[in-house]
Amino acid sequence: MIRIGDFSKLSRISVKTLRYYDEMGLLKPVSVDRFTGYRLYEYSQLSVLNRILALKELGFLLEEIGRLLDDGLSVEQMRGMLKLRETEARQRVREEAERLERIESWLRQIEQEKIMSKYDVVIKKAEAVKVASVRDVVPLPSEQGGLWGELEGYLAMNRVRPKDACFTLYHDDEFKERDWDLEVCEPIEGDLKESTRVKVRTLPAASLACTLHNGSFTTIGEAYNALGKWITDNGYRITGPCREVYLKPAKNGSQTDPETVTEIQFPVEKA
Amino acid sequence: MIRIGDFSKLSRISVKTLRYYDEMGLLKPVSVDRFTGYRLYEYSQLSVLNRILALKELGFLLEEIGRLLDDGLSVEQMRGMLKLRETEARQRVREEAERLERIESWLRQIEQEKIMSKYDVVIKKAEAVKVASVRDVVPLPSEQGGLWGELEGYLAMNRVRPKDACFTLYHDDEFKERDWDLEVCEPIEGDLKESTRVKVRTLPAASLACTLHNGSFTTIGEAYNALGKWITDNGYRITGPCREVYLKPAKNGSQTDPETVTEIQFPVEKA
DNA sequence: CTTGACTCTCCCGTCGCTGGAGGGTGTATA
DNA sequence: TATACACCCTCCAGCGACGGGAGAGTCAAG
Repeated sequence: MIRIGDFSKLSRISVKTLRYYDEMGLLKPVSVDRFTGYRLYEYSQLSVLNRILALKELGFLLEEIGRLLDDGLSVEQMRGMLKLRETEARQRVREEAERLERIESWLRQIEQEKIMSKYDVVIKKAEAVKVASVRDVVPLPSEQGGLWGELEGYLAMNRVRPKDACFTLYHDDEFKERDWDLEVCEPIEGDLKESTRVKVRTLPAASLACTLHNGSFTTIGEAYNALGKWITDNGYRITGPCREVYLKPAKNGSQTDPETVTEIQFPVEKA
Repeated sequence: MIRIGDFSKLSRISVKTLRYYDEMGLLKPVSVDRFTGYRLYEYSQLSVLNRILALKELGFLLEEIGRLLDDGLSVEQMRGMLKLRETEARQRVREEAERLERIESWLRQIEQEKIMSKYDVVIKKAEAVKVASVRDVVPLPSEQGGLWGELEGYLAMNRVRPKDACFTLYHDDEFKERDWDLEVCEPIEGDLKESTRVKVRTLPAASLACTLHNGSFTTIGEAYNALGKWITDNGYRITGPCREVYLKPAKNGSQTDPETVTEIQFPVEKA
């Protein structure tokens, strides 16, 4: 029988931690002095502690370890739990590797351009959205006003109020001089019947690489460039049409309103 | 100017989080209604929030992000901070990969042997230790009693009291039938002059792969086997002589005392 | 009898939030 | 105009695995 300080020295685990494990029911001292409250351990408990530490390194929570130690666990159960930990560990390795990749990308960016980019890119998980939309080919993006007119008119007529920021989907894979295939969208809830021009569809859930552009549309190309660079630089792949979300729409459809805020989103997945 | 709920929808960041960022001084709303306490944001603050999120993904603490946003930070300073994050991220990738390796090793172990090993292996960082020791070649490990006699006698004579568990260093690289080169050690503090037989030296700090053996020395080979297997299986390399630490020494040097607890430690590094 | 090492319990802080209680505010509808 | 109901506020607690420190009791040696 040894006191907590000696047990701590032998196991190289702090007294604080040992008391905490006692409290959690993970490793109770074999006896506690009734009068002084002193904890008394057996040498053989060092093995139990070692098992606790080993399980902890595998990523188990202390609470799980407590249950593992109590239940006489079968090899099969143990295998199952380990399999679970395995997937989790793989996940975390991926996450940390991605973080590292992002840091290196930032470093490369400031090395090359000697200035911090205006455009910060963030990955966001988006749920599926149901939208009403009008799709058509127009000479230039700046000429999508007519499509918006059609869509808004139809929605107003059907007493459907949009519930979120509206956006345009760009369906062309490559840059075009003229004739852009685009689709103006308003997120909606509830039901809405389609017309020949206005369709209702649901965009699938996706991971989106996002960046924000402030001000006039004349310079929005820079945002696209920065975002495109980021996507390849961080090892992602574009998996669908780009969304241009009008967080703060321009006043009366102006192309140069300096107050507009637009978010550009590309659906992506890890390459 | 928009209220927190709309700002939350546009940014896809929860209201709770926005309030927390306000409290932390990370992202203060441009104005707060004097009477209702309602927070009012500007659309342009979405960009600030995006920068916060981007920095968070690089692994910065919120407090650091706050300082980064306040200070007009130079590109050089930013480069320095990123370099720091980079090393940290590399470290964490390594750690998670090691965890994964350990899990897979456990899985292999239970697949092969259909039973959970008695021997749990843990890596512990050990500081340098100053020891008094006697080194010699003896026919068999069980015959090291004489060396202990010499060492203890000398220590008692010099009024030096050992401060930690004593141990034996095994200097042979390979298994030997006879004639083992070993060194019995007692950790000491303070000064002690050497004799022809008793030396004083300091073992360097190291990472140790450790496992515990309970009971008789006749079966301690199993512990060595399990530990050796673990070390190669987890991608470590042995970097020094093995230590056999007598956490609970046998009564009167018995080789079969079932109460003894012995820790086997190999200095290792990642291969 | 003191000194100093050891032990106890209890409470607070970590980090980045989330959840809930309890109460005020703003607007659309009946 | 009354009333829903959504929205907003502040304050407090909790997570996980401890570490730090206060304040008080315990134990062995000199």
